[in-house]
Amino acid sequence: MPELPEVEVLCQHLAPLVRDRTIAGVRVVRERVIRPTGKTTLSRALRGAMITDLTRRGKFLLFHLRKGDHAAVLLGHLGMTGRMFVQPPGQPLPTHTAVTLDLDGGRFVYQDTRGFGRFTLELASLDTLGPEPLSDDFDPAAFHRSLRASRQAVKVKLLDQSLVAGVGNIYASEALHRAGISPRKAARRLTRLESDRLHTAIRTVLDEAIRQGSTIPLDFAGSGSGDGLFYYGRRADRGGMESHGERLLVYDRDGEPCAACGTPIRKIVQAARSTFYCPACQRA
DNA sequence: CACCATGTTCCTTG
DNA sequence: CCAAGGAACATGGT
Repeated sequence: MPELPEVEVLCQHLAPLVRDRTIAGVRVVRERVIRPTGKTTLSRALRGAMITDLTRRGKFLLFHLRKGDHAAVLLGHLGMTGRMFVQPPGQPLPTHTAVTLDLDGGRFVYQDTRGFGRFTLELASLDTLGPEPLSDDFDPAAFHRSLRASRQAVKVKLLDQSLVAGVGNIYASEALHRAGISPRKAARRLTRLESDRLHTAIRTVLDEAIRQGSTIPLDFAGSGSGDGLFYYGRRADRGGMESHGERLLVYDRDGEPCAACGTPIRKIVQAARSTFYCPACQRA
């Protein structure tokens, strides 16, 4: 569930549910997700604290806490399979529950099947984060300079969170397709014009995904038949809801015709991750 | 059984 | 210092 748009939609959904709530109890079921913070440290810091706000930075969620005159931040990251939601009272804990917080008004659950996510007081990972793509901090000139300084393929470079925060494997392919740039092109060989197109494309694909996510009723808890929050417009077109069209134009569409030109979408592997692109629209 | 998966980090090799 | 490749983390889907 985890690239910037999904985290943003989750953040907007969750914020009013947790804001101004006091944490009465903390349960750590899966200790590795809170690393390097320990159970005792986490419990002591959280119990009795109030969640004053919930914000997002890249793919991270920031739980802003206050206990008396003490302020703190708890960092959440969903990894590959993390989910967060507030349960109605009396519900059983889902399998792979990693951490729960007893709030006045419901139980907050962080569930993570594979356990690659984080729920920790360690904030070091924020230090190396690049600019927020949807903010003014995402500067076209600086973006181009960073690309020029890299010998990596542009698709691989886009996954570098210090270049720009929040782009993951899916939206990297989508942005390059929208910009008409080959994923194999060396980052340093992008012209300023291409760099600007990519800059705009990143914003557009992320913004559209957030828009989609915000208008579609999502099953955050994953209860019943729903899949919870995930990538819009593909695997989502199944079961109950539909009609929100083909949001993803290349990702996971190996062999299918490109929506723009009809050429079959190709799948390659770069840095051990799948990349999807249209060999005609995105020439080397 | 084999291979794939939205992420990050560490290690080795060049 | 940089880049590439692989492995690790752990679990489930196809």
